Amino acid sequence: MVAGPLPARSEAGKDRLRLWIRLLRASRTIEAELRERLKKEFNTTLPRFDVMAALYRSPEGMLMSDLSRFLLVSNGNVTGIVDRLVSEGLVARARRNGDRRTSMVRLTEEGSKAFAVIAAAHEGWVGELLGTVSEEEARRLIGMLNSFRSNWEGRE
Amino acid sequence: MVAGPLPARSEAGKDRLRLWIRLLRASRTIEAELRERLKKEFNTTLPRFDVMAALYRSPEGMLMSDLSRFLLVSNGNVTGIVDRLVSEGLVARARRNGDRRTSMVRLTEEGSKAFAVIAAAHEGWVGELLGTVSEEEARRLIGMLNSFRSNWEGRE
DNA sequence: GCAAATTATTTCAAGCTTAAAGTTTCATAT
DNA sequence: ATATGAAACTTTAAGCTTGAAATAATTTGC
Repeated sequence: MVAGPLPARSEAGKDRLRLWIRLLRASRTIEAELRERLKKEFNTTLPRFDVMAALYRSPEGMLMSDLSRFLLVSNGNVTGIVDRLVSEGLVARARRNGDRRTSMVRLTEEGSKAFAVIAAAHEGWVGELLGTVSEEEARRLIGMLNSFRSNWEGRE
Repeated sequence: MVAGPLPARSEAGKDRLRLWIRLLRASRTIEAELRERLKKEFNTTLPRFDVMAALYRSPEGMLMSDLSRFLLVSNGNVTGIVDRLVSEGLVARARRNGDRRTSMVRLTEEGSKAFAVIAAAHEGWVGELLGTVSEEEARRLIGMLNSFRSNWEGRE
């Protein structure tokens, strides 16, 4: 590792730090608002919503480890959230014939119906909360964040 | 409220939803990495770091409510984090002469020194993690996120 | 002056989160 | 067949988080 021109590196570093702080504040602001509305309107939480959203996209079900990987949270975490969703009748665990360590987690009929309603409201809220972002800006930001992601993946 | 052209609104809504999902995933990915490094390298946490960063910028100290507002978290939350920082000797509460409901929270000498070290590492990490974002992109993103923020503020 | 409303903070219960340790099941190599 | 190790998941302990209720101090309106 050879040291680059230090002042330049530091300037770029400061810009990236500023970017990170803005990014974090924007997502926390939006997240807080969504969390509050999910609670008030549907008496549910963002983590529950996230799990249901993942399952909604996979009618055949997902393994706990799939959920954990997809949602970027620890596996122990998913256990608790799914437990609660199961006890509310929105999600079901189905033991598998082959590998008895695993179980397929999927939305129940009730869970699927409930999610469809919440998701529609959620999409409206996000549209409203990001309303100040023009469509063109939105697409450009998506492009940047996508390229960030693809550059990031395959690390560690 | 007059309904706009529905398909167009829906398209914009989908783009904004996609943007929100990308934004959330990007910040969660970075956040997870920073959390892990703070733990491994300095045996601390992101919330503690955030509180210390806020206090570092205000040597005269901050009220609990200032911290809570600035960090976008509930006031009950800040109480616990500050309690732990106090018990670690990094932060001190100073009762005020005038208003006895409040206390000025500030970094101790030790806390200030500790923070300076951690912050330097943190800035380096962020520079590394966002290394794939060019300086120009970084500045453009900052601009967009700033305009989002200023449009957002003064709501509720 | 004093009751009522407001403000600053803490406490509490429930839930989310992680990392680490534990359990059960499966796969592989003797 | 049987140990050894890996994989999938759960449990646990500690800490973070929220919203609501409680406490205490200040300010406001009569």
